[in-house]
Amino acid sequence: MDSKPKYKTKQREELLEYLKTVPGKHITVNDVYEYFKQHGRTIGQTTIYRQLERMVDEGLVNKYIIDGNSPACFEFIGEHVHSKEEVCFHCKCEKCGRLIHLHCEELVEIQNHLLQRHQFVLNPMRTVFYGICDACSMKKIKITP
Amino acid sequence: MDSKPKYKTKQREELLEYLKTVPGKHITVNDVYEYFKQHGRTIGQTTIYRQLERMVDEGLVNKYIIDGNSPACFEFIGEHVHSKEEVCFHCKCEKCGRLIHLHCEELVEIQNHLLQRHQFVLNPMRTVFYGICDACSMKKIKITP
DNA sequence: TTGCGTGCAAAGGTTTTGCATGGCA
DNA sequence: TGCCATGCAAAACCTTTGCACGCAA
Repeated sequence: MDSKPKYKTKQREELLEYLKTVPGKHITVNDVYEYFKQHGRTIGQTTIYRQLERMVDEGLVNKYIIDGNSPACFEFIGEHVHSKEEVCFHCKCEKCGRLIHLHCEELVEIQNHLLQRHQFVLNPMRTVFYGICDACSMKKIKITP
Repeated sequence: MDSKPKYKTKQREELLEYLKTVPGKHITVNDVYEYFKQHGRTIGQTTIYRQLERMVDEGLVNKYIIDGNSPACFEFIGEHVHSKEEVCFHCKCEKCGRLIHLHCEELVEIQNHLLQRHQFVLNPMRTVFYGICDACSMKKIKITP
């Protein structure tokens, strides 16, 4: 998937170390930047962008694009989710931003359908279902400010 | 959904007239802008943004956000069908970047499944399936450059 | 006449790029 | 030593906003 040699830099190590403390949590480039800034360590924004993008290619990190105007969200996956059986789907609520993890057998049928009918190999790690979660649906019924 | 009075301006009429010639097709704000420019008629980009956004509210136009960095896509729906089934799904190839449009009835089942089993209201406009398209899958078998 | 619509310019914010420097192997 | 990685500044990019003018009702 990649032919470039990979260096093990201090910035990358520190970034990974931080990411491991927030697995499954959504963070932006700015979140990372501010975190290190407030801990007396400055890492250039450009570096964060490039490293995170590299980790996405490596499958260590998921990248979610919530909205065209808001910054992209990154999520450290961790080592445990690398088996096919443990693959989970994500639902992201457009209202409250809540991320829902689905370990649903039935949703695996989507992969099969896309593959057999449309010759498309779905990547569940990268795919996010956007919509409105149950909590926000009920809120909407009550009050509309 | 909206209480403001609606004016029938020349720009809006011309924009609608153009949109009617490309129903179901994906166009960007810049596409519209360039189209009128090349036809000797200039409509301000701001106006196009505002009118298209208004038409989204009115249900005349769909707005798709494929990728955070690429411009938003707009799609004229037309008067004839306002049913939810007309909304199309998108598959984005991670290799070649190709965008595939799916008007697939079976995929609508995903919406029903998510709603009934997970109380999640799927928004097909924002949801993009990421993966590898058929062309790139075959390329991968042949050569890996 | 009223006030929404228009469009230019400028700002806003996120991401990318150029380039010189620094650091890993 | 040879590259890759870094990081600053600046550019690129899409989109929104401010404001004066125009135009529909």
